[in-house]
Amino acid sequence: MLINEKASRKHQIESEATQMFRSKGYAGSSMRDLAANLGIEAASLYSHVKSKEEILQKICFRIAQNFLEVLQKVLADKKRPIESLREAIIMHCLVMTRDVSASAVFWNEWKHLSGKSKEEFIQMKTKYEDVFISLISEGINSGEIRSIDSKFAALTILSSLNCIHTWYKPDGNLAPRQVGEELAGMLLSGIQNKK
Amino acid sequence: MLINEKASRKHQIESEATQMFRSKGYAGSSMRDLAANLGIEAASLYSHVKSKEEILQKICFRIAQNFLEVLQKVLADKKRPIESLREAIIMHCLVMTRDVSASAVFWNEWKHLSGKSKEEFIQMKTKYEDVFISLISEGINSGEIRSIDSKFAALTILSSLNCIHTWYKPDGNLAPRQVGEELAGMLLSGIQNKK
DNA sequence: CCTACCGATCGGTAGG
DNA sequence: CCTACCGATCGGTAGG
Repeated sequence: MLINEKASRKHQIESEATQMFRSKGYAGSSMRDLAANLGIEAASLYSHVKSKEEILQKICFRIAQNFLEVLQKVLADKKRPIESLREAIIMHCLVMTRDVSASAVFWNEWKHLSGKSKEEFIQMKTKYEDVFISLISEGINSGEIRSIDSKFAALTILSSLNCIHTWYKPDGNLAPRQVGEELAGMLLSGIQNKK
Repeated sequence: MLINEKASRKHQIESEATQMFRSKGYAGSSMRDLAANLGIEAASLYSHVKSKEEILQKICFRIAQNFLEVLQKVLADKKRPIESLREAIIMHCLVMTRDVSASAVFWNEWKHLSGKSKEEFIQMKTKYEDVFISLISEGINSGEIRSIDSKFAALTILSSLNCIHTWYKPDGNLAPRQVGEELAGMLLSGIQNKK
């Protein structure tokens, strides 16, 4: 099937680009190198993708969508704030560990987006962060979380999570779910009210 | 004084490059843009610096030196492991907040170093991380810290610290020392043994 | 998916 | 610190 072959080639391009953007950065990666790694000429890439930036967009928005989707599911459960927060942290880890390279690109290279893409991306990012801030604020109001600057706490937690890619090894001795639970335990006991 | 003027110009170049590398990345910043921001021609930069990479080296190694120096002072105090760890976290925050842009470059752009510089940089980085790992291991042995994967814990803590630049505002409502103490409190209560 | 090619821009040098 | 310039490389297009 021609359509499937094209789709698969497009997928290969995005996948190879993800590895390159991660290790050399978006600006440090050239379309020629990308093509060479796939065994084709640079010009041939443009029958599958419109531009270099389009590839970056696909990667960034796919991961952003993943994060927002699982977060909506967590919120739908309507548990107590600190339990929602725990679930949200674990799910965040699962999304990241499922595709470490794409997550690294998502986190480090989105600044190279331009125009409306960049605006839209920042909106999604802000929306995601705001949920964490709100959950912490709710937890403070209900007494589960100690009095703390909720924005400060939320961004610190998200920083820890988003840097997983710098040390996580898929073949390490910690399974993804374990990583999430360990991190949730560690980060939440730091803001929880002592009983 | 001619020498001072030259030194000051060199300092200006490094300072402006730091801002650019932070916002657009090393590979995304050109020597022409850098020169334009300083009001001179690109070729003129080369009477002050040997190459683009030399500028990056200066930034990365200066910050790395800062981190290692304050860490040595903390270790010289020979407190109990968890107290050394607390001091180390606070000092790390002070170094970062003293120069947020350079710290961001240090953390995000060192991968663009090459050859011996890169090797040497990684050695310093590893040495620094190893001290944190050792402190946690000691804390576990002395019973102050709960049983945990010390490498996992150390790298999580350092990730949180190194991402300060993504949210820290020098004119915000948290003073540098406060940031450090809040973070130390939050991160350490997550690994401390319950009394 | 290729060859052939475009204009723009890159890091850096020579010589003053 | 400048003018003038180098070879290399960039993202991307035309046409097949």
